[in-house]
Amino acid sequence: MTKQTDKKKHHHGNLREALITAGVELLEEGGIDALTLRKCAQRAGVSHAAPAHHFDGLQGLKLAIAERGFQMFSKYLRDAIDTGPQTPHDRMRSIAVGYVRFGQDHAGLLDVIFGGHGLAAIVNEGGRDEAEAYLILREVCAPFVPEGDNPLVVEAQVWSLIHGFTLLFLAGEFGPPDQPLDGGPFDQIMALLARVGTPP
Amino acid sequence: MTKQTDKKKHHHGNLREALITAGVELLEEGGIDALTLRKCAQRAGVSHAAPAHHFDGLQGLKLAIAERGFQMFSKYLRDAIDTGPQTPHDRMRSIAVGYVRFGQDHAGLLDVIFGGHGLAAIVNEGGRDEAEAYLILREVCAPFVPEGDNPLVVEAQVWSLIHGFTLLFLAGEFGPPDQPLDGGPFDQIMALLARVGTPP
DNA sequence: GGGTCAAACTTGACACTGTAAAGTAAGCGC
DNA sequence: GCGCTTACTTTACAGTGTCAAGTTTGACCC
Repeated sequence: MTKQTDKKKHHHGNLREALITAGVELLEEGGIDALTLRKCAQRAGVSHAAPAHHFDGLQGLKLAIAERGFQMFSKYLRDAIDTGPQTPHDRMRSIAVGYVRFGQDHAGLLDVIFGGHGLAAIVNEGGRDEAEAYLILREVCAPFVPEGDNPLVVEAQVWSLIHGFTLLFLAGEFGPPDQPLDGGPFDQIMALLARVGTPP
Repeated sequence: MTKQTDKKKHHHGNLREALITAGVELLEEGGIDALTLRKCAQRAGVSHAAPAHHFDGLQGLKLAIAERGFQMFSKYLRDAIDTGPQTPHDRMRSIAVGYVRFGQDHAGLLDVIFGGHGLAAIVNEGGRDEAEAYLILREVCAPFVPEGDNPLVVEAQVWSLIHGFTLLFLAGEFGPPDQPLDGGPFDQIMALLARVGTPP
């Protein structure tokens, strides 16, 4: 049994976390293409082959980064909700704002989390942090679930709408991605979001 | 003025199209990571540096592949709409079916089209084929646009919802991505889609 | 304390990638 | 025939992920 309270390891001292942090930094600075095993290693001050002892190759590192990313993502959602007014409708709007804001602030992380082969693999492996984000969604959706209905229905509707809007918005499909949310296409999405789970 | 009707070029005979086709094939066989300039060149029977004379590097090739992908995408949408019943609501459902089907059949292409740095660049450059897909969307949305309203509102709602659902569905967030659409979460999305553009 | 051993890390190598520069060949106008 | 632009090849180089060995380090046990 190791005695130290913090997880200092043999040589470097929790290299694993340092590599993830380096990866997040690279991601923010240069996007998904700048994320490289060797550059992470260099930034953490170790040799290029050191990461192999902590992750299963580049994909393993991306998985770990996605885990960290989900934590940040959950924090964005939670903060947005806690900061705004507490009407069910306002909380719904807040989670959407948090979703888009996270994408604006951390586009590279969003790519790792939701892009390509990322998501499915994460869900099946270390889906704890993603589950937390989903719990926030569930919590916000709950007031809109009709009595006796499966909450999954509203959740799928809300998630799909917000997710799709965020990606298209960030891709510039609805105008410049750095435009303010209020008064833009975001409001139109919220209008539809307000009709979620209501009887026809 | 060149005399040949088909665009046979000097040596290879329209290498450009051959490279794009090779790229699409690689994409279907091995996903986005299998798409490589050198492998495309090899498959087209030319040296690895030949593609540089037709595309601006790998990104240029991806752009051209995305253009081809948008043509296939539009065909999927159009076919789905033409095949099904012609009620406005049915046409709306059909375009969503075509969207998801395209993703199921050509996941790699969807990555190139909508993933990463793809979309924004395409829109700003050779957005002709993407415009065609958007025109189909517009056409299907038209009956749902309230008198005097800006059609962009409904279009943004519909596109966001379908796009988000497709990506999440293909990522396995709503169960196995090869499950039949009828009777699954897809129906729940369609339920919300039916409330598009209606007054509150 | 000293020995044992496994984990953490380094070194070196390999195949593969994109890209640039220089060389070669092929088609076209004249 | 002669130039000359275009299409393509050859060669080279800096990075990349990954594997197979070495080397160091720390922990544990007697």
